[in-house]
Amino acid sequence: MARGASSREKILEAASDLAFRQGAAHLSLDAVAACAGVSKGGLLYNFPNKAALMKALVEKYLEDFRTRLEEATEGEDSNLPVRYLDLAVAKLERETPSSSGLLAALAEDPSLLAPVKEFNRTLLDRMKAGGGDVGAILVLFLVLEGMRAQNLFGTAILEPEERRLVLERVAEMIGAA
Amino acid sequence: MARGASSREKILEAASDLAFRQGAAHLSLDAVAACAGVSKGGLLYNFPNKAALMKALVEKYLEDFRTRLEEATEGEDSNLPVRYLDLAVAKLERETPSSSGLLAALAEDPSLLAPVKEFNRTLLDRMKAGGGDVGAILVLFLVLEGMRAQNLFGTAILEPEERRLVLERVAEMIGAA
DNA sequence: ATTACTGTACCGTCTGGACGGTAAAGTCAA
DNA sequence: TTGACTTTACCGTCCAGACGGTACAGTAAT
Repeated sequence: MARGASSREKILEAASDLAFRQGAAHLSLDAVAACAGVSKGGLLYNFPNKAALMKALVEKYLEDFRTRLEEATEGEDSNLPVRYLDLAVAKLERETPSSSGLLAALAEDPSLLAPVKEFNRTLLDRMKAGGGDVGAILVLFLVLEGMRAQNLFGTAILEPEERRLVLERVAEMIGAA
Repeated sequence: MARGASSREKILEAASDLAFRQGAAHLSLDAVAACAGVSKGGLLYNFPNKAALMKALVEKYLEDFRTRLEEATEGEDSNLPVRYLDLAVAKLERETPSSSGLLAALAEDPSLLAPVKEFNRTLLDRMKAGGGDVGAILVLFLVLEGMRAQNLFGTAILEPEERRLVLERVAEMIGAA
């Protein structure tokens, strides 16, 4: 039982890692199994096929985010934008190989990202419902999305001081301290 | 000669198209050739291997952008941020299957996006050199990057009115009319 | 004659996935 | 508590098909 859970984790992690390093198109089950220290049979026991693996990658990403967001807000949606900003920045900070699982999923089948779309829409609606400056909320959302994308693409170009500046500016816009 | 040029175009277009529709991981040379109405031999005549095709996809994307940006600015860098905003929005407007070639390249080999990184950095520096509000320029850049990413990922969620609102806001920040 | 292909045949490798096996842990009646 | 059985969590092998790439003969326009 304990072994099962950790195998799944290791496989998921290995998949994200490999996707980022060698390009999502070359992500093979063999490679994932080897990297995770599991046999191919073991991999396919945990995930019946490649699509299932990719789906799990997306779900894990979303689950992580959702959980931490729920923790940060503790049921209350007050100041959601600020919480979201903090969370997203923190996630960006610790080098994100986790989110490159999304890349693998996208490469495998674009429709696998549908849950991400839904999650984002819901989040945006919750933030808008908070009653703040809608324009600022949209800017916040897109700036963060832009940063995430650059990380994912490996085309991040902002210097630390630029990053600080833009995040400060956005925080200001949504009315954080 | 005329045939050569149009074949290349058709192939590039077909590759982008297929990458977006069936997932970049399943982009095969056979499929691209078929979709472009070219034989596989013909494809390999134009692009000696898959990596070359992907590289050309990236180059074409950048070339397009560069050309149009140069046209819009006519050598002058004054008001570059505004030009960039207009251009990026226009590019977003006409449904972008072209940029999903980037996706295929990324999936094939992440390092193929290095030229994109360089292009972005240069562009950002040029905009900063214009002397405007640096924070606003960074926000502009990232918001646009965010929108592009959402389009690429198929996770675009903004309603037209939200899009208008956020673009207006950004335009205001960089001091456009 | 050259250019820009087409079409076909083929090769070696990789890949997803099916399959049969198995060691260990858990369940349960006697 | 022991033996019989089931379930869980894998391992290792195998294979059909897909893939990237090569080779080469042919063709139609310039």
